[in-house]
Amino acid sequence: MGRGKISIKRIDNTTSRQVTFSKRRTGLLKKASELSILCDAEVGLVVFSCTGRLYEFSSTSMKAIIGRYVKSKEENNPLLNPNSQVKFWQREAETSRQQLLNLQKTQRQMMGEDLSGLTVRDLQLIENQLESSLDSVRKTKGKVYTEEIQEINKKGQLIHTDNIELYKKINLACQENMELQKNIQLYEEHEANDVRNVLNDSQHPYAFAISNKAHENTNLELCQPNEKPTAASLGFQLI
Amino acid sequence: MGRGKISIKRIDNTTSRQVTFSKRRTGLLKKASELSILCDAEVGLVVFSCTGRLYEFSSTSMKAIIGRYVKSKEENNPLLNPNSQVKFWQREAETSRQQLLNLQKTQRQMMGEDLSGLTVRDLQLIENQLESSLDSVRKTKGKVYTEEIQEINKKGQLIHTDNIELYKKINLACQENMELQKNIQLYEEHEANDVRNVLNDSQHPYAFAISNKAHENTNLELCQPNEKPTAASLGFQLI
DNA sequence: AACTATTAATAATC
DNA sequence: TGATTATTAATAGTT
Repeated sequence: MGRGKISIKRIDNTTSRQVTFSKRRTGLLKKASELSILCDAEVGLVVFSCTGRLYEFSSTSMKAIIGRYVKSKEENNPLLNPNSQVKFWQREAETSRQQLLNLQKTQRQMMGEDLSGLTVRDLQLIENQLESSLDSVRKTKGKVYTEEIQEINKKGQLIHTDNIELYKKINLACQENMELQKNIQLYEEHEANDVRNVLNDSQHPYAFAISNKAHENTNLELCQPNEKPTAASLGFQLI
Repeated sequence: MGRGKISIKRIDNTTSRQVTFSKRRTGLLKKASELSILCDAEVGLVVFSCTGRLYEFSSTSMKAIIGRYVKSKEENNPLLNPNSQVKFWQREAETSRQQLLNLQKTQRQMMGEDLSGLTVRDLQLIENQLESSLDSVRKTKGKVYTEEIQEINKKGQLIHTDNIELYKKINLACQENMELQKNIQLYEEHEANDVRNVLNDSQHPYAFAISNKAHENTNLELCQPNEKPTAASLGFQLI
């Protein structure tokens, strides 16, 4: 319907495209309007130009048409409706908020605040609850303490066993040392005799030094672990 | 563009209208599509027939187009957007819910429940809070008691005062009665003399009866209120 | 639903 | 942009 036939594809020339857009847009809006009038139809038309400008036609209010459209669509899927979603979350928020307010009030009363306006009976109930809570908390605390102390005792026991093992090993090492030393002394005596006999009274300072060091080792003060360690001995105490 | 020109107004003939609707609707959808392709525009078209059937064209997703349309429109009025409302209430609900959950946990702990996993330090803090709460509740209870007792004492005082007033009135009434009785006796004596003199020894039972009744009234046992009533005497006791 | 005479829309041009 | 016009596309009325 022009000077020549055109194929329906994107017009490359920008100016030409804009001109065509202007003309055809007008035509489309006009035809939309005509359809709605001639055939008593509800028509909604929205056009965004590639530059982002909005053109629209609606036989009745666009809001109503979109509403009708959304409703018509969601007859299949009711949970996609933003309005029912709004209502859902609104209710959700309100319920939560109410619960929160109630709980906050109770909480404040449990904290010993905001007690005005309560009857002696109400206060008695709160007092009973607090006493029961206190009892429970103290019992739990005691239990946790006991557990912690047991844990510490267990560790202490392990350390104790380790200590005993270590002590035994050190003792063994000492005995070995003493044996060695005895051998060295024997050796020294032989050596001394040999030297006196062979080299005529010269000294061996190294042999003497080794002997001294071996003696020092046997004199290490070992802390012999006699009893199991207790929590109290480790600095813990039930308060 | 037909065999004859038509004026743009509702077509009365139903069949004709439906036929025209079908033809023009097709044309409109085609033109909408062409516009979107030729001019790279975003087009959304919704048509409801007068029988309620929905026909639509959208160059991209209709949801997106409606979204863009709504957004474009609400740049004036952002609070009318259902989606942002959804988000708002959603956040509102979630915040509230989170607060609720936190508070519920604290609350349970304050109730002495759900204490597992807490350290001795945590438990000590809860214990301290509970002790402080208990103190506060007990103090308040004591205060409310005192107030209630004072209120009762005040009422008792008023009753006491009333009783005194009543006692005084009754006392006065008694005295008046006694006076009256005295007068009646005097009158009887006169009368007796008169009757003996005039009617020759006839009796007057009514005068005697009145005299008896007056006597009974003065013998009413009055409970004289001697002391102020106390809360304890009224059956209240501090427990 | 197909046909077609006619009008309406519009592409190219100015 | 806007007007003009040649041409095509749409469609009203008919079959």
